[in-house]
Amino acid sequence: MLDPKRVRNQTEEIARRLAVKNYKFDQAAFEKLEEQRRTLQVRSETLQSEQNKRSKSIGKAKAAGEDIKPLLDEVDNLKTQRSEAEEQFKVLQDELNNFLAGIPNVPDESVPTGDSEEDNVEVRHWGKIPSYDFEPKDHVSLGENLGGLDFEIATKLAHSRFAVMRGPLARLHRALAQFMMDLHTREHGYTEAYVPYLVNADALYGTGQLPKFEADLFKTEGEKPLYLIPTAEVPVTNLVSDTILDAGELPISLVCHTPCFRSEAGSYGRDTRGMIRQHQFDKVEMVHIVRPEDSEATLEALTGHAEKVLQLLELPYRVVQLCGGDLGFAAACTYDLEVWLPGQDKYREISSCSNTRDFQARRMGARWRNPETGKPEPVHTLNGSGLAVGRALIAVMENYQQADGSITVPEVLKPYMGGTERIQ
RNA sequence: GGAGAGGUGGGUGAGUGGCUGAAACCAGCUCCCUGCUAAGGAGCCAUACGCAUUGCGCGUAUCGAGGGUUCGAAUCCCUCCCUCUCCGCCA
Repeated sequence: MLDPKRVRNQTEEIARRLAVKNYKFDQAAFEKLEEQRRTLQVRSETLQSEQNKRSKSIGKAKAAGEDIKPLLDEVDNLKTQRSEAEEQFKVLQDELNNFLAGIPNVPDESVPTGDSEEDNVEVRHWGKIPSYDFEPKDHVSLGENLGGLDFEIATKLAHSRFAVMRGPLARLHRALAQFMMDLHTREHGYTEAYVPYLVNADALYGTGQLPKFEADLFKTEGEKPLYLIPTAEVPVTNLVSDTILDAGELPISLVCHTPCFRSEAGSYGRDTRGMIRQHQFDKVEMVHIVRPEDSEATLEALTGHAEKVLQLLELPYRVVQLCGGDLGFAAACTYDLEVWLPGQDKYREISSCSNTRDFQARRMGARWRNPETGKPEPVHTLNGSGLAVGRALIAVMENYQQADGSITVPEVLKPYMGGTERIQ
């Protein structure tokens, strides 16, 4: 949610920057709503104030033994007017709230313009794209060959876009997650978190998935529906919802390994082969709750932490800054990490690190008491994958494949693989 | 799942229809006093929104949530949510 005051006072500026995100801000509609709101609010509050005064005087008159009948009639009249004005005000406020809640976050000035992935800007790259003296296979072929990676059996159990892993590949998958968690907690100063995999609508509203993107989520049946988390960002960031934090509690840095569930509505036909795009995948997620002045530096650090995973795994990657059109609803600035996949002969997203600034904080009521002002102010929240575990598995398989179809185990994963050096 | 108790400000905890946005205490902040320490004194100390804005400000809402009764509700009624205790069940 954008700061309503800011939208009011810097309407032009907001509209201009939202345009970078290909969002057309309806300035006229907003100004009209805002003016109506003001009129109705003042009217309804004034009437309420009058009524309160009368009611108080009734108490006094009664105590003094006076006739209160005329006062009662007066109040009765006020009441009718008031409830009418209140009704209108409520309707309008809902309208205005929905309007504001539907506006995406304003992109940073540094965000390049553009419509799609094509317009993202490479910031840096790391590692050397490998060359092979054989035709590199993709992870599906490698998995087929090795056994232990099965999509058909998963379809039997659930649906398409699921996978079953068994044996050393399943272990490699687990090893990756463990390695990442250990790295972030031991070397990068994160606190490990364990959270619910089902969350309520409020939490999803807080991080920005609702109300606009319900179609991307899996929802449970029943009177009080819950949603499967699309990312740990949702429960972990919401840990500070409706909270006023002391300055001394910041920054908060959490890392959490969870499965993630996405309906992938609207992605029919995309990445249908293999594990790239699944309804269920594991991810290690890093979340930061910081003072506003620290968020820019934190985004750089956070991105660096995700990069470190790839570096230690010795996987070539590049960092791109997302253009306006590719930026998520809640993000003001996002770096994607794209790992090199020999099987596809291209870079594919494996991590996304975003600064949402005060956007999520405002929606979820996450604040800190700023010692300089003494007032509660929204914190800044950031999140980034470190990394998507399923995609990391793919990357390891494809980059560590040998001519015979076997896969050597990356050095840093060996301790997690019980001495296994090679999967064959 | 069964039975009971309870949800009030950062914390403890008063408050059964009007003068209570809320006593008191603790924590915190400011000032005074005191040569250290300890103690003492005065004051401040919820949040959101709106209006006004040179400044003090003024108004509305909020005592788990929603609805109702009433001129008036933290206080009465209804529904829901949550927490705690005991029993049952269970990883």
